Amino acid sequence: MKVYWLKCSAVYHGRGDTFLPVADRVIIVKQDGSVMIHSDTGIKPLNYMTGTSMKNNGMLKEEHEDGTETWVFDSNKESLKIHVQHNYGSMSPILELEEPGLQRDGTENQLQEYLADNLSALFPHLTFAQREYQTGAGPVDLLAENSSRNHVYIEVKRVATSAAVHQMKRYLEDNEATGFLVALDVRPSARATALKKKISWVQLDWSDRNNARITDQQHYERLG
Amino acid sequence: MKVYWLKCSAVYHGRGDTFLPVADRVIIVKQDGSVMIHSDTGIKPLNYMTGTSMKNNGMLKEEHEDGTETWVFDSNKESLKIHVQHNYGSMSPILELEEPGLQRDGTENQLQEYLADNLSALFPHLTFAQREYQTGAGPVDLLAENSSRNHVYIEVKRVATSAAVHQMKRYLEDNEATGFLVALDVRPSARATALKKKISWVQLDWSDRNNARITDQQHYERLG
DNA sequence: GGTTCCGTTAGGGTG
DNA sequence: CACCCTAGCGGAACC
Repeated sequence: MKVYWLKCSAVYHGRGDTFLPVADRVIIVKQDGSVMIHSDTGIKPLNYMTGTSMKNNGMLKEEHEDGTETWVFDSNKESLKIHVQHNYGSMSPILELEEPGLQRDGTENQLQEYLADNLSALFPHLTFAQREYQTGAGPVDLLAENSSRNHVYIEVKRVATSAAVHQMKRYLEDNEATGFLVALDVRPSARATALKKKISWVQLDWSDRNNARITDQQHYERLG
Repeated sequence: MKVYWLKCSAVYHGRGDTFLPVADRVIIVKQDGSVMIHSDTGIKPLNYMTGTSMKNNGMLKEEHEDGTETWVFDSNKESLKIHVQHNYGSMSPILELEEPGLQRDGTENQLQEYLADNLSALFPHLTFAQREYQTGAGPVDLLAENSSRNHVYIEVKRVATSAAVHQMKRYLEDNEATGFLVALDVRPSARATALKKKISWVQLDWSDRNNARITDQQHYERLG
């Protein structure tokens, strides 16, 4: 990895077209060819280019008569040109230990697994049937059966917004199944839309990963 | 801004819960308090925290008996702890010139403007009426009139996915208006959903910003 | 403050 | 390789 402190401008063409006027910035070039131009605020880089599809896995330097340089990063479909007005300095960190990667906890996928394994504990009248069940309008996360052996669709979200309610509504259309949303956070907009569309929902506290608890719910049809 | 080269591990709690095992990494702390932990691949940081809602606009150092340190970043709702095993060095770039910001070209907003100004050139039977027209299910990007003076809704996207088709479908429900999607890229899933829902769409080439051309389209009702 | 929506979304998984 | 969806999405605009 290489970290530069520069006064520069930049032009990008590819997925979009952008121009960045002259200012002081920090540029990072990674081992895989990724380039990022950072200002002093925010998480996202002002300009960047993914390294995976890079042509030369590095930059091409063009020197100009006035002493400035243009650093060119090129791939098949993208190009980023950094015009360097002044190079204040740089740093060359060597990251030797192999990156083990980020371990996430409490993802939607893990919540799906937990619910599949513990469905009857949370909802005594329901029995888990399968994951990723194909409805006429796309795959719903969980399929369960109620005590009358009827299909019950369960759509799982970490955060449920109104879009999730619309999605559930589509699953339930043209079908005799019932169903509901399960989420760790059912946003107010989702609750409002659910009321309008009569879509049931359940909100869980899952801070204890071994024992989810229902903290709030609204049902518009009997579950049993 | 400060750039550190560290051997470290990290724990984050807040919007999610994550753990990052020990390895060599580069940490950036910005003027606004933003923190990022970068490995040697990819654009996105492994771990990060937005600076805007930070408590002390900076880190809190805890020193341990074995000589290592824990750097703590805290806000009301989030916390990031970096356990520093070794500090290889750092860099302190000073970004004096005020950041003018990125200038984008060919955004969805610009495409909306272009279509508003050139609607009849692309669609001779249509007349532009207004932008951001309020339908019963939310605001549609453009409102036009056909030769019979009937409402025609136009939803503009840079990239249209199936979600955009569903959105359009909701606009057209409970209403006598017709309408269609316009996008620079109509994804296959959008085309499939549009066929099922009978939602018309138009795909444009807009590489020449002064002259958009229709490259593909599918209409499920007469436009005139 | 919450919500909505765009973005060069990035990145992972799957076919 | 293309397409799909999730994400601690980030960030901006609007209310």
